[in-house]
Amino acid sequence: MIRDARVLRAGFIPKEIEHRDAELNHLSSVLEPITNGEPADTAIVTGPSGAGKTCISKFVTERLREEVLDIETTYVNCWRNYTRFRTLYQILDDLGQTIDIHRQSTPHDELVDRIQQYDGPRTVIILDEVDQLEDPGILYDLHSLEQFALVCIANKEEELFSRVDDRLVSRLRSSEHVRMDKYHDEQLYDILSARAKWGLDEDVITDDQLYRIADAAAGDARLAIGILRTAASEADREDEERITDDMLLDAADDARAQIRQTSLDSLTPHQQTVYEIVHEDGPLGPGAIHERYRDAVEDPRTKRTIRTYLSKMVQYNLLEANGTSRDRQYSVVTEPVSSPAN
DNA sequence: ATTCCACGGGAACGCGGGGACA
DNA sequence: TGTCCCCGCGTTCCCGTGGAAT
Repeated sequence: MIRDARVLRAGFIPKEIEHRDAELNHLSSVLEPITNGEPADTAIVTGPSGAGKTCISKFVTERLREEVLDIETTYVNCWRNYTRFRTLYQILDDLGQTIDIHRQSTPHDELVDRIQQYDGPRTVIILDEVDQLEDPGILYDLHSLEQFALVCIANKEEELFSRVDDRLVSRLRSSEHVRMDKYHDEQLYDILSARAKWGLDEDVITDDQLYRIADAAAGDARLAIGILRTAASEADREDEERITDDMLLDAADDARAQIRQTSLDSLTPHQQTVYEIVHEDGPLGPGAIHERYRDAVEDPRTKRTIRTYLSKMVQYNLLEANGTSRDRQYSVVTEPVSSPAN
């Protein structure tokens, strides 16, 4: 049934990328100078979730590494490493420079110094979910270093620019900007069909079913592949030779739920309680949410902290906020599912 | 016009964990 | 080993801002 589970996994980078030639070439050409040992411009990659931003960034850097010996690449998910310290630490870790760095007792900006003094090969730094950084100032630090080429991935350009200061905006605006759109249904079909070909035995799934997955995923390749994966593993578990239409229906919901669950798992118990309250009783204003929350847990956090939770969950796309200040109401996000990448 | 209250940025605090030094 | 100190990070406190209600 399943021939190669790897190709169905989230984060798998295929040998061939479908329907992204223009974007691939664009990004390649921005990074090209470093193959000659010259500094490259910063690249900004934007687009909705599941459009292939992370995929092409990793693909391009992998290909560079195949072509040229003296290039390193590092990938940082800024959603998971959202503090200045963690992002810098992650980069240094990838460069193998963390041996004697410890979480404590390292002077404040030892990490930046360390990165500045790095004299290894030129390095491409991919900063994924860069709009989730708590302190975008590190972009400034990294941007100015010739040793490194930055690839900044974000959902929306405006959300990135609105949070950095003017000096940096003007420098980033002149960076190369690779814009990516949602996939069309036919393109998603091609992607799914390639994955099915490598990942599954023959005749496990029909073309018609692939089209329906593409339709359900609404342009989101990560979701589409998730649905295919979920359906395939369900068929595998049930010892079926083929994926049935029923499995497909369930898989669409399950795949959405899975993506949401990964976001929920990263919340603290207190934050999850707040989410539950909004999920069950929303839409609600912050005051009402805090009241219910206070009754639901021992040792409740303050209102201010709950507001921080709420805005964090809005950023994660778990909740949405409607209205301004006084009449603001929070409710759970229903459609479409979109969440930070893994 | 005044009052009320949510918002959100910034400073400060305290906890946990780990190094340095005796 | 014990003490002191430093750091990251979650949380709280404080406060200026602005929109809605009175």
